[in-house]
Order: sequence, then structure tokens, then C-alpha cells
Amino acid sequence: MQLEKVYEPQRFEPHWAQWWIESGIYRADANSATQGRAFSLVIPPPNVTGSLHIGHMFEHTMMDVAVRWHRMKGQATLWLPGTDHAGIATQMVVERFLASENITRRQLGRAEFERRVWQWKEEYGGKINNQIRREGASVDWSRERFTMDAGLSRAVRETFVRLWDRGLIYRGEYMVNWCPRCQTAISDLETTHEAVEGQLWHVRYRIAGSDEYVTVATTRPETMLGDTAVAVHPADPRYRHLLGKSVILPLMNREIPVVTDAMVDPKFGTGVVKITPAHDPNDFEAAKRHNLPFIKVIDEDARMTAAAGRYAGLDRFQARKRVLAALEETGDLVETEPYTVSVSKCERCKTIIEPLVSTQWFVHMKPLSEKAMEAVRTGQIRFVPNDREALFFQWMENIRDWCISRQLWWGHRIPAWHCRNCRQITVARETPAKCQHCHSTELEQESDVLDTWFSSGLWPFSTLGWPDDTEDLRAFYPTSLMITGFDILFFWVSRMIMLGIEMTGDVPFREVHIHGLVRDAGKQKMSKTKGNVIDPLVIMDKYGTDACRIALLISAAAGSDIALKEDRMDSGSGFANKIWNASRLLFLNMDRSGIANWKRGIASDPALEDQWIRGRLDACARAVNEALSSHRYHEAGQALWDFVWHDFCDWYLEIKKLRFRENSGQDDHWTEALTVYETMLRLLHPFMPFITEELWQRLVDSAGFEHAISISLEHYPQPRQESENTVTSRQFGLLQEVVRAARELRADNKLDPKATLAATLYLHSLVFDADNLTAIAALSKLMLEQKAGSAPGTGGLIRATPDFDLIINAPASAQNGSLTPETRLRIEKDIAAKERAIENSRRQLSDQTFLNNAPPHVIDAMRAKLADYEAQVAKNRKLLDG
RNA sequence: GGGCGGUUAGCUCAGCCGGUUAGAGCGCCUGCCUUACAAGCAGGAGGUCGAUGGUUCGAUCCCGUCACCGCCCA
Repeated sequence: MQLEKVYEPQRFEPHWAQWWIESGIYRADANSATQGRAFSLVIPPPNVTGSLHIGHMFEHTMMDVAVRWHRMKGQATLWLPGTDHAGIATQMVVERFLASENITRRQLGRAEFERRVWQWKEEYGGKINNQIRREGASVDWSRERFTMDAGLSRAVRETFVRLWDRGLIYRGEYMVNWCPRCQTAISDLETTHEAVEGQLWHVRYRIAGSDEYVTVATTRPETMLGDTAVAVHPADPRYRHLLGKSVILPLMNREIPVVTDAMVDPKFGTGVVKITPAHDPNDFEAAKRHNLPFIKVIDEDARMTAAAGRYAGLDRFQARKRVLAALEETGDLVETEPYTVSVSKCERCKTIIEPLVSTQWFVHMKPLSEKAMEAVRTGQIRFVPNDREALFFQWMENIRDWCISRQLWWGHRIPAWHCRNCRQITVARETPAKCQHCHSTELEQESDVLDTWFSSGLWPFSTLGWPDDTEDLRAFYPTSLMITGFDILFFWVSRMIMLGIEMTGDVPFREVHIHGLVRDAGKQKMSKTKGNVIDPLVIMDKYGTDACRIALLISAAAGSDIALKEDRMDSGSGFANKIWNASRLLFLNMDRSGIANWKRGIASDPALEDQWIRGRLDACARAVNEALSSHRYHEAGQALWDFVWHDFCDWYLEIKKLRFRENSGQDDHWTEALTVYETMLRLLHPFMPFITEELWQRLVDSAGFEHAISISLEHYPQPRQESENTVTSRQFGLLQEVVRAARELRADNKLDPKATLAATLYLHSLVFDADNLTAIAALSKLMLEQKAGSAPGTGGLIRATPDFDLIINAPASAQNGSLTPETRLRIEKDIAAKERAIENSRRQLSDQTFLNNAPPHVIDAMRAKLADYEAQVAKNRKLLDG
């Protein structure tokens, strides 16, 4: 059973990725999901047009660790994959694709365009799924879903109808964020605000029937063409004389009234503001309060309308220039001052939003948000880390109605039909034959589609067959966990909670783990335009998937962002290589010793190192299980790293190597070593599934016991109940101390690293048996003699501790019993450090308040430490003086 | 403007309920190609835990104030 000398993940990762799928071992079994014992989660559906980025990989790795862990603990486990139809993004991608053939979607017509999108999805939409397979994600592909699937589309209609019937959906003319480029309304969340250096223009409006003027300030002069009033604050004494008057709108020569409204901030500009009801959200509200007319001067393409008079047809920014020039000419532009303007942009295409009044569909959010907040408040849903709840509440408390209609062709068409006869609306699950109001058959379906988040908001239950009462839904809903980024907390998590509760009467998931973002080394967001992306596919090729997984996991504590440098992957593959080579050592020696049909178990007479490593393994299993139960993947990974590298490899295998050489035929060493090793592989498996599957499969080939077909179906190691054997750990600790002392002496005094030196170990209480003395000698390259009591002399190459004295007999120490300068230096430093601690402990232990208040174990520990240090310092002083 | 988070080794970050001489990875220095691993091994240097005040027997940790940085919302 030979292992290749070098860890080359490319040799086996693709094989297992494929086998895991073909063998169908990750298909969830709803029948075995007894109440409360199932573990389920749904993948945050990636955009079907998308490709895998490093953030996905980070997220999927955490999910996979959770899923594999629960599966190995014996729970019926479902991880459901799928993709999102991403309305705007997909439509844009396909339109661009068509543009290369000089075709527009309007030329094709709606039905044909939809057919082309589906065609495109079939051809290219599977890309990200293939990439997810690469990650080793143990999802159940038999349950893969797409938000535009028939089943999910039915869930969308059902939801729409129920919300409509409950009065939670309304349609009306409102001001929305209009993206002139995407040609659709978008929700508040889909806009970003940016502070831009702009200007504030002061324009004077003449008061009708007078030669007086008032001055208004605006950042968007082109909208003045659509002004239908100016407003002042009702309590503003400066403008009391204007009440009931009107002003003449420059350029348009339109007489418009002066109104008073509390929304006016007297401190902004001159305290007089222009009201443009059709192009500003605040003015829109004000206009409704004052019954002002709406004049639309900018259209859906962001061009000036006929109502803009001679500016009609101009782009909004050209119009601005022309309006300013004209105002300057008439002398009505009185001042231009620099001003920081907040502009809204379309999140997707960065085009500046044009607020427009149009007929749209909305969801009343208040009633939904109340229930959602209640679920979080009462702990039905827990946030990890907990402080993300504050963000959730902040948004939920200030929630605004959700504009759900989009003027797109790709998406779920709103299940509402307009009657050509009575103009009323019929909302229905199935295409209705007649208007429910006048029974006319002249019906036409609403042309708008729903916001993509409307369907992804149903994802945790629509994917399980809702609205039908399916077996999957009963077995796996509510899902156990949602892992996602804080950037879609509002877009998605909140809406799933609201819609989940409203539709199913239960929360969509019990826990939400909100993770951080993967950023570049300088903490900048990764983006293609900045060119600072780390492509997961490239690094998986280069370092192996396991290496990247473990590197990502140990890069960040729960919830915090990762500043990722590629050298992290190096350390990940270093770790994988370490595991590989430790295995190689074992496998080589198994061959040499002719080990076959080995069994898991405990030796009748275990060696010291065996008892010690079992204690360490136990502690590791405890740490990992505890960390995983509260989503601390970073800590779990760290605990494994430390155990594998610093306990198993650095100490255990170093000693076992010796045993294998000396007792090649003895089975006890093998039983222990292979049992610990096999347990370690299982412990590691959720984190590094490929290498552990590969090594485990090779290992169990020679095993003489029943095992599952995959390590991922074996049991996850749990800590034993009994506590650690303190005698063993003391004895092993002493062994480690002696070895370290010897290495320090050798390094300090620059002794020949190759030479085996004679040395004497004086032990004060504990003694080592022959086997362990041999181990110490081998690890420190000494020819070692063990004696009881203290060292007779005080000079030479000596290390003195309360438990033992070690003297190396080397040429350097032959200088009439005096210490070497290097040894002296180390002893002096040690004394200085310990004396600081001694002083501190003495002060506290002589303080009665401390003795009264501190818990007993703290006092005991401090007393023990003090005694220990005092003994050590006393011995060291004697050495220096001697 | 409102809210949240951060400041710990050269860099990136851990640090539990307040309790040993504050840790890790990477980087750095010294030595070693030791029959699993040079992607390695052994040894080492490096910290007034952002500033200040308070609570406490005891503060990196809890509280107040300030400074700087980042994010979200308006």
C-alpha cells in the first residue's frame, strides 16, 4: 500500500467528486427523518448566469462542513442545491448575446424571447453547478431546483394569490426608482447611494403681480420644467407675506402656487423649495397633500418629454446644461455653489436612477415584518453571530413597502388579468376564462413580472414541494440552518422569514449564520473591474480543493471578513501535505511490518504515547464538536490543525516510528496507531473531504472490520465521557520537557546536530521505563542514562528543573564545571521572567481581599505556580552561583 | 445625521464566564537534505493589547470619554 511521495490532489479529487455523485450517497431520505432528527439546509441559489467566486466557495465550504458533520452524526441530512433565474441579470446577458447577432428582444417578441432565454439557460446555465461539484459540496443533486421550474412557479402564484386575497398586495401609481438603462422599476434595496461633488444652483422665481423674487435652490435644475409649486415652511416668518400668492416659473412662464409644508427645512438654501411632483419622491408626497398637478417632463428613457417645451427630446443631462444656460441668459440664475449631492444608482448597471411615477405592484410590509421580528425576538430564529440581529431589527423597523413588479420579460409573470370590458383585475392561480367582476372573456394578463427576490423568498419551502403537503416538506421543513452573507440580509433573509411565516405558518429556518465577505489582501472588495479577484477555480487547480477549504475556514472567526492572500492557500496545502506524509509513513511501515486485517480497538497494554494521544484526540474531538455546534468553523479547523500537526505528527508519530522499527511484528502498537489515525481521518473529513476519502479508502482496504462505502457515511468521532488520565499526561509531559530541555541545550551551545551525545537524566520523583527512556533518547539524540535524585555538580551543560536535571557530557562542558555562557544566559533570562511572575503571585496571595474573593481553583493554581517557580528559580540561582 | 463593528507581534487575525509569563499563521534570524514530509525538522527574536478615566482583590476582556479606521441606513 504505497502512497505517492508528493501530495497531488489533482490525482484524486476529480475522481471522488464524480463518485460521490454517481453513488448517490448524498441523496436525502425523507423516510428516515424522524421528528427533530433531520438536518436540512438549502443553498443560497446562485444566479444562473453566474460563475463561482471565492465568496461562494467560502460559504459552500462552511455549509458542507455543517452538512457532512450532521450526516456523520447519523442524522437524515438534506442539502438542497439550485439556481436563481436572476431576472434583470439574465435578461441583460441574453440581450447582449442576441445583440451580437443584431437581434433585439422586441424584434423577437415576448414568447420567442422567453424561449431563447430558456435555450440559453440549458446551454450555459449549468456552469456554476459543475463548479459546485468541484468544491466537493455534498448536495443532493436529485433535488436540484430552479426558481423558474414549474413547481416553484406554482409556489409563486400561490403566494401572490394568497397575499392578494389577504389584502397584502396593492397596485397603484407611485414614485419608484426607475432605471432608464434596464427599463424597469427596481426596489429601494437595488439602488446604491453615492456622494458626488456637484453644485447647488440658486434660481429666482418672480412673485406674480410684483417685481419681487424668491430664490429656490436645486441640484437638478432640469426638473424645474415640471415644477407645479414652490413651498415654504409654515412657521417661517420670512415668507409669511407669500401665503396665498403664486410665482412665475422661469423659462416656462407658468404661474404656480406657493404652498406651506412642514417638510421644508428652513435652513436648506433660502428656505424656499421647488416642488416637482413627478420627479422627486418627497415632492410626490407633498403634491398629494396639496392636490398639485403632476407634470412629467422626463420619460422612461431619461429624455425630456413634450411637456418640457423646447427641451423635448433632449437627454436629461443635456437638458440641464441648456436650462442653466437659459437661466443665466435671463438673469434668473443667481448663484452656483459647490455641493455634495447624494445620487441613487442602479446597483446592477450603475446608471443614475430617475424617480418616476408609474403604476406598480407593491407588498404591504408592515404586517409581515411584525411577525418576522416576533419570531426573532422569541428565539424561533437565532442569528449567528448574535449581533447581526440588531441590523435585522433596524431595517425591519423602518421597512417600506416592497415594489415587486418589474418591466421585464424574463421572470414570473404576475398572475393578474385586466378586463378590457370593466377594467377590473382578476387575480387567480390558474389562467381565468372570465373576469370575476363582469364575466367578460376579454382578459389580458398583466405584462409585468415579479422581482426575482419574490421567488427566492419562497426558496426554503417552494423547493420542498410547497404548497403541496409533501413528504419532503414534512421531513425537512423548517430547515435547520441558513448560511449566507450579510450583504443579502435584507434582500433575502428578511423576506424569506416574512414570506415563510406568512405562507407556511412556520419559520423557514431555525438558525441564520451570517458570514463575512472575502476581500483582497488590502481589505478591498473583490471585483472584476478592479482586477483583484481570486478565482476559486484557479486556486483549486493550483493547491487542491481541500487545501483551499481549510485555508478559507481558518482565515476568519465567525462573522468577520477575510482579507485573503494567496499565501494562505500555501499553508493549507502544507497542511494537506503533512497529512499525506504522515499517512505515507504509516502505510510504508504497515507494508514493512506486514500488517493486514487490522481492527479498531484498544491495546491490552497500551504504551504511554498511546494513552496520551488518545487523551489529546479526545480533547480535539470535544473542541471540534463544540465549535461546530455553534458555527465556529475557524476554531474547529484550528483545533484539528493543532492536533494533527503538533500532537499527532510532532510527537506521536515520532515515537511510533521508533516502535515500528523496534517491534515490527507487535500488533498492539498498530492497533493503537491505526485506530487513532482512522479516527483522525473521520474527524477531519467534513473539512477536507477529498484527502480523507482517498486515504481512508486505502486504509480500510486492509482492514478486518465492517465499514461503510465512504468515510462520509461513517460515524463522527465524539469525545469519551471519562476525563483525561492525569498520570499519563504528567508522565508524557515530563517526557516532552526533557526532550525540549535537551534540544535547547544543544541549540544554545551549538552542539553538533549530527552527534549522539552522552547524557545523564536525574529524576526527582517520576521515572521512565526502558521504552520511554529510549524514546527520549531518540528524540533528543542522546545516549541517555537515568538516575534518581539530583545532579551532583552544578556546572557544564545543565538544565535544572523542579522535576529533573539533565546534564549533557560534551566537550564544551569539560571546562572545570563552570556553566557555558549560553547556558548561563538562558538561565538568567528564565530567572528574570519567573521572578516577575513570582512577585505578582506573592502580592496577590498575601492580599486578604483576594483570598476572600477569588475562586478556590484560581488561588490553588496560583499557589502551585508560585511553589513551582520558586523551586525553579532557587535551583537556577544555585547553578549560577555554583 | 442615525446605527453597528474594529484598533492585540512586521502583516493577517484568535483570545471563552475578568484569574499562569497574551497565542496562531505568514514573514524574520540560527542550525539541520535526521529512511513520512526542505511544502519539512529543531531552536530563537519580536507585544507599554489605540489613548485616557473608572469599576474590581485582579482588566486585553466590563463601563465612560476621546482619537483613528471600516460598514450599514437616511
